[in-house]
Amino acid sequence: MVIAPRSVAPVTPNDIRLFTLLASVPPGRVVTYGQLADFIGAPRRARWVGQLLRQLPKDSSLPWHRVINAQGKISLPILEGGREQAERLRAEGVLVSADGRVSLRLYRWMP
DNA sequence: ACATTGACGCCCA
DNA sequence: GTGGGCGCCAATG
Repeated sequence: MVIAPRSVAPVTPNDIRLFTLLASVPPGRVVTYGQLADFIGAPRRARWVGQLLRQLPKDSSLPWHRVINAQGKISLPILEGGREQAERLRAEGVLVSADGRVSLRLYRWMP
């Protein structure tokens, strides 16, 4: 499995845990930033998860597009990849509304 | 060193 | 449903 390294800063054990967990999210399912943080034992650190995903290399093999916010919406700005995220999700059969909303009830993945 | 900025989330009004 | 306040914290200016 290819773990996308942080471009500059050192990769911490928590980084590895997060990437490993994210890599296990199956196609057609989504998880929230908060979920990822909680499951690796870093509650209330959803923001840190987003910050980590933000610096993933563009060619990362990690399913970054399966991460949405607790509101069930795509957080990534349209011009910064939000469009691509919606496309990737739809390609996996996930229904994404025009405003980037996804049904957590239908697609949320639980480890 | 200090201030601001986010791929966030929970709580409350 | 919406909006404000706070916690969180690495990156950035």
